[in-house]
Amino acid sequence: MLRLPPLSAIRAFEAAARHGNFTKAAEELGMTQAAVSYQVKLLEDRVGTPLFLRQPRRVVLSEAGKRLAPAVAEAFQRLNAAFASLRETDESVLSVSAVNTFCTNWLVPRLGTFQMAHPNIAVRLEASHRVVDFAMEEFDVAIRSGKGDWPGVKAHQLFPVELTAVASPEFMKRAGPIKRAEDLLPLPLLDCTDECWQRWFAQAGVSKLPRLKGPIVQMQTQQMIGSAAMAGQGVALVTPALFDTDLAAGRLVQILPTVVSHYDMKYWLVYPEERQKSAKIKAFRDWILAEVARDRIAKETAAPRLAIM
Amino acid sequence: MLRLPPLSAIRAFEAAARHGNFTKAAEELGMTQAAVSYQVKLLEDRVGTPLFLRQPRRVVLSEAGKRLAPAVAEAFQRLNAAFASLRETDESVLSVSAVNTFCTNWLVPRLGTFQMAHPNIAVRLEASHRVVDFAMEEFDVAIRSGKGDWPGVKAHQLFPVELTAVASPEFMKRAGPIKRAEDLLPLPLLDCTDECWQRWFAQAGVSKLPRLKGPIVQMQTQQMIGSAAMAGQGVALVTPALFDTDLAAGRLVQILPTVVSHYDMKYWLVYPEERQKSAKIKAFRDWILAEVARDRIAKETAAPRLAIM
DNA sequence: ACGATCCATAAGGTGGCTTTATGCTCTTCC
DNA sequence: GGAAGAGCATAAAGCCACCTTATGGATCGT
Repeated sequence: MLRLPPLSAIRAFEAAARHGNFTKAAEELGMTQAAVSYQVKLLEDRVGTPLFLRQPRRVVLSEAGKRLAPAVAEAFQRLNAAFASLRETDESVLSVSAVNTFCTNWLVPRLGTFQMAHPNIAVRLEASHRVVDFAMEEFDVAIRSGKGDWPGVKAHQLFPVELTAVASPEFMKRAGPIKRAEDLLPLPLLDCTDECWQRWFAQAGVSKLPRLKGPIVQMQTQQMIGSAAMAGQGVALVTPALFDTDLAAGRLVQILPTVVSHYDMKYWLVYPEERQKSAKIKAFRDWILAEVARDRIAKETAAPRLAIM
Repeated sequence: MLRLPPLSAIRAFEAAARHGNFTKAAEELGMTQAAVSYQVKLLEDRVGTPLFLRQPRRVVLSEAGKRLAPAVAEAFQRLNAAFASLRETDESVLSVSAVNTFCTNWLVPRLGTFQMAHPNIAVRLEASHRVVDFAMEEFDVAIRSGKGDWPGVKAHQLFPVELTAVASPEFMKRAGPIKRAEDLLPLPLLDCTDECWQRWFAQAGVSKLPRLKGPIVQMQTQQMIGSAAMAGQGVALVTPALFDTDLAAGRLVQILPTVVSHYDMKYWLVYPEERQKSAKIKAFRDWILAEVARDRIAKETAAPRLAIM
């Protein structure tokens, strides 16, 4: 393939041809008239034929220039259109990756208000338990839990990953009155394979470790654990923020006020640093941070609904 | 109009998208893989969205990239086509400006051999008495007379502007025998307003100035003067090289061997310096110089046909 | 005649682009 | 399972292409 002349020269020619005036072209391109003159001459040298006739106080396209100009203009229009359309459609769909529980229990119920505020942004939501790499997969933003120290991404803290014991009201009735943390020890503790329960009991002032009950289904997500609790299968340790609707609706009750934070982990909204200026990302960020703030205020004003009291 | 991203970045993206491989793209563009990587990232920053997904050992277009690539490729093809076609049609027609006499009497009769040698080059010939400015008018080459010291143009000397006295055979018969230059003095000297005749007579050893005959038609071109001479209206001072066919055919005869050069003027083939590499110009230059050389050899071998002898 | 307009050109500086060099990841091969 | 290879990212450094500034020339309008 024959090599194209320098593109900057072609661009200068295109603007100059359109205006029939080097000075105007220079203005449009944000450079000086001398630069346009230089570039046009460069192009003329490259193609080996004059593209403009230098007439007194004006330039007019030569025959060669007349042949070239429309095609070049068309090519640039094509580029312009392509990038404009990219910008457009690009801003019209927001791709979100979130951990399963957060997705189902927190995000989805609230997304309606985002859609109301930004009717022209479609949201593509993908629940995934793995940490997505923005360079490998196409996501605009993600909700991750962790310490917020990921390189290359901007991270906004949403709320801490804290855990508290919950169960269904029916289960509570069957279990009988529970006044202290110790009372939970004999009950079926869901998914007690990890040390969360131990940390929760420690926080509640119970030094004795809960017994690990025989074979227990190990559940990957809080989603599953919460479902099991709601089905009355036992006591679960979940993040209250993620089950606030269930708590509010009475499908789950918080058994004791004790809340333990899961190490120092928090939930974060993250997105690539270099995309901070993206309109849709800004919109989503502003919306989700406002939602989180609203939640926090609601929680602080309302007393926690405890099962015992 | 929204400004386009840097064109070099777009070009790098186009090549990378086509190859699906930065390294290959770099080869095609004659740069390093690092440069392509840099440019692609630059473009991604500009459009605000990744265009490639960096997968192990390869890159694949993102959704945005997939949308962008075809349009960009099309635009570049358009440019390529435009410049290719320009090159093509540009080399297919040669525009020549020549002084009237040279054009009619020398160039046109010989152009046939040029056409034979270069059947794919069309010649557009324009006779003009003014000196064309290549920057103002569209000519590829020109034949000028002068000293060859024009700035910005390459000039090849063709032959000197020399003048000798000619007349038609019929006129010679009527005028009676002419043995010396002085014998011409009483005869009608065509277009004797300028000093050429004086210089010719001086060269011929005649110090006496020719009388200026009353009102005389002032003719702009040797063409006209020659025609007048052929019509038997008098004695003309013309460049023999430009009337060689008339001389050979006997329509004109050279009266005396005396030839005077018109100052130091020569006929030149000229064209813009920056267009030396143009194929059609090279073709024409080579052809015309060969023709001139052929003429010179022919003249040197053949004795001049003089009227007196 | 004078100013205004527009382009060409020379000189000079700088920042964008490239190269070089290195590291990383994943694959392949032995 | 280790070593080599392929491919991209990134940092550092250098250079040249491009732009700007400044000036001149040509023409037009008043």
